[in-house]
Amino acid sequence: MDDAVDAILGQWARTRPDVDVSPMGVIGRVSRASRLLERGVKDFFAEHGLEAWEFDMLATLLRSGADAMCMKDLSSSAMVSPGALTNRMDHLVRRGLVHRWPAPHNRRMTLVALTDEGRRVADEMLVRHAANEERLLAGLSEEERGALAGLLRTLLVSLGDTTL
Amino acid sequence: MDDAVDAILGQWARTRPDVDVSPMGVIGRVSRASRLLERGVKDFFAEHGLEAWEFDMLATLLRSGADAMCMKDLSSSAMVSPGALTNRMDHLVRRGLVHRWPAPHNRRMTLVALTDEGRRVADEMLVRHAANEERLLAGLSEEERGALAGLLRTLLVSLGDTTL
DNA sequence: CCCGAACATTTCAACGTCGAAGCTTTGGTA
DNA sequence: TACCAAAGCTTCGACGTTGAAATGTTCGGG
Repeated sequence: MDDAVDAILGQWARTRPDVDVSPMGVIGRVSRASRLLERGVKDFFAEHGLEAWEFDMLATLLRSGADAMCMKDLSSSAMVSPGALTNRMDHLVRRGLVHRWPAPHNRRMTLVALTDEGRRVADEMLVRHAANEERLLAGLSEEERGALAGLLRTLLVSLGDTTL
Repeated sequence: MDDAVDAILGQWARTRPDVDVSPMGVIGRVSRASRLLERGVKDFFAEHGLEAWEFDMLATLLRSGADAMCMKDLSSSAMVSPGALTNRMDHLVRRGLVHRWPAPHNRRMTLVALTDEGRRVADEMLVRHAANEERLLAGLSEEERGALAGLLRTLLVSLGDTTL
C-alpha cells in the first residue's frame, strides 16, 4: 500500500529523474507522521476540554517529580521559549491548574507548581492520553514499535538530541 | 546511547511507575525528530536567502509537472490552508518567483506558475536541498533508512495518509 | 563597598496561521 | 429566463509564537 509520500516521490521521479530525492522518503514521512499524530493528540484533548499544550505543561510539572519548578527549567524541559511560557502560565494560573509565586531565596526566579486541581487533571489525563497514543499506534505491532523507536533514537542521537 | 526521550521516559518511570507510557517512546521521538529535521532544513535555506516555505511552494509547482496549477490544487498539494496560500503567493509574486493570473475558461479560478527565475531557483535549490537532507540522515545506514521509511509508511497508511 | 556583568523573567512588536465570513462566478434546475 | 446552491479565492479578526528590548536581581572583582 502506498502512502502520500510515495505519490510525491513518484512526481519527482517523473519530473526530475536525474535528482536523487530518496532522503525525502525518510524526512517527508517523519514530518507527515508527526503532523498526523499531533492532530490525533490535539483532537483527543479537545474532546476533554483541554488544549494539548495545557496538558504538556501539566505533564512536564508532574513528571519532574519535584514540588515546584522555576520558569527557566520549565522552559527548557518543555521546549517552549521563555516568552511563550509566561503566556502559558498566565493562562494556567487563571484556570486554577497551577500556582505561581516568587522564589523566597532568590527573587530573580519564579516558582511554579501544580495546584491540587492541576494534579488531579494531570493524573487523570495522563492515563487517558497514554491510551489514546496506544490507539494511534494500533497499526504497528509490538516488534515494529520497538524497531521504529530504536531507529529514531539512532537518528536523534546523531542529530545531537541528548541530555548531557 | 540515550536520547532526550529516554530521559523523559525515565522521569515517568520514577514518578508514575504504574502507567504504561511506552507509546511515548515512539510518538515522542517522531515529534522530536520532525522538529530537529525541520530546523536543519530551515537553517539550510536561510543560508541561501530563502524561507523553507518559499521553497515548499516552488517545489510543489515544480514537481507537479504541469505548466500551471490552480490555488485549490496548490493548497491541498502543499498542505496549506487557502488563506495562508493567498499570503504566500502574494509574497512570491512580489519576489518575482511565480506568476499569477485568472484562469481564462473559468474566472473563479486563479492559476499560478513558476517564472523563469522561479524555475531556475527551484531547480538549483532542489539539488542542494537533497544533499542537505542526505547530510541530516548521515547517522543512519542505507539499510536503516529503508527500514525506517518502511515502518513509517505502515504507520502513515494506518493513519489514513493515502492518496486515494 | 560599589560597579558591572550575568541571570531570570516579563513585555512588546512583528509575523504567520487558522477558521469564518464575504465576494464573485458557475452550473444546474424549474 | 430566473434562481440558488456550490465552488474558488480573498479578506478579516483572533490567536500564539518568536526574538529582542526592558526590568529587576544577584554575585564577583576591584
